[in-house]
Amino acid sequence: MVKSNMSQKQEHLSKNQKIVLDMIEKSNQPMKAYSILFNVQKKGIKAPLQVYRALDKLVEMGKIHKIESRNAFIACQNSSCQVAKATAFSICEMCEKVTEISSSGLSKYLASFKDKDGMKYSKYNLEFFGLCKKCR
Amino acid sequence: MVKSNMSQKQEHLSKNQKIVLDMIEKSNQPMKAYSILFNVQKKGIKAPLQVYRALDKLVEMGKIHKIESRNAFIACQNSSCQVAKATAFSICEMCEKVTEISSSGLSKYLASFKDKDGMKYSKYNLEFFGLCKKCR
DNA sequence: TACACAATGTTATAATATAACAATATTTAA
DNA sequence: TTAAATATTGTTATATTATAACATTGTGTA
Ligand SMILES: [Zn+2]
Ligand SMILES: [Zn+2]
Ligand SMILES: [Zn+2]
Ligand SMILES: [Zn+2]
Repeated sequence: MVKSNMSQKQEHLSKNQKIVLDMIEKSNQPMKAYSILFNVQKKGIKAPLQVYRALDKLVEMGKIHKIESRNAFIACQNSSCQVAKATAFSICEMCEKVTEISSSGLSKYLASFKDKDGMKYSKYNLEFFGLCKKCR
Repeated sequence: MVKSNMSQKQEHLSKNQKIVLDMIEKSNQPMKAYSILFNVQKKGIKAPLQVYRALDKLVEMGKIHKIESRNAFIACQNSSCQVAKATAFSICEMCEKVTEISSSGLSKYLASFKDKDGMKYSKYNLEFFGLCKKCR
């Protein structure tokens, strides 16, 4: 098997994982699972479960993130996100554009935030809602 | 119609809205829509749509919040939440206990946070994940 | 009363996600 | 190398979450 021409980013991805990730990366915006399914059927993926299994692994790896309020998946826009554990997004309520926020100030604040029991959390998901530049 | 013995909190709630809110408040933990439905059938609610319509209104009013990562609904634990626009929760990944976070420091930080375009957001949802006191 | 509007009731269906089981491929280690 | 362990795939069926569409009833107000 030839490995040399595979990009480093996808080195440990299986066939279906690559197909699904490629599709999501091409879209630049969040994609829903069944929309992914529809769009990769020409590549041989036939069933929802094949998509969902790939999505699960890609989320685990931090290659994609789930936008929980939209039930949709977006490629990680932040090359430093090795693990899907601490994510922040802005979501335009008009056009649904989603942008991953990469702010060390924000991530430091949230990682050091203590609740009233003194508990800290290294894992979180934050979704901001508003209007994007274009829609304002 | 007697209004005097209704709590102020539920003054403008319709019949189904009251039934659904009472159920969620009794549970103290997030409830899923179909679990609510099952539990309120003795009160005359028969169809999913009756539950979802009540949930929509209650979320709008800020009486309950949706825990997006769990597709579940929890009563507002923070009497000051008049509108469902800026919420934060901690979620135990072991026992699924959810607590609404009410920290003026956190809410001030998030409300004043500016993304790289200088955009501020008054509406957000933050979900922290970890282990609760009991599960640690 | 008459009108507008909110809420309800009901059936059907859409959209999202997982269970269960069999087969194949890949990695690990004796 | 070979066998076991692990990961991935394929497939069908089904579970779970949520909304569409339409008719009816209740409520507030002019
Ligand atoms: Zn990321
Ligand atoms: Zn926009
Ligand atoms: Zn609240
Ligand atoms: Zn716990």
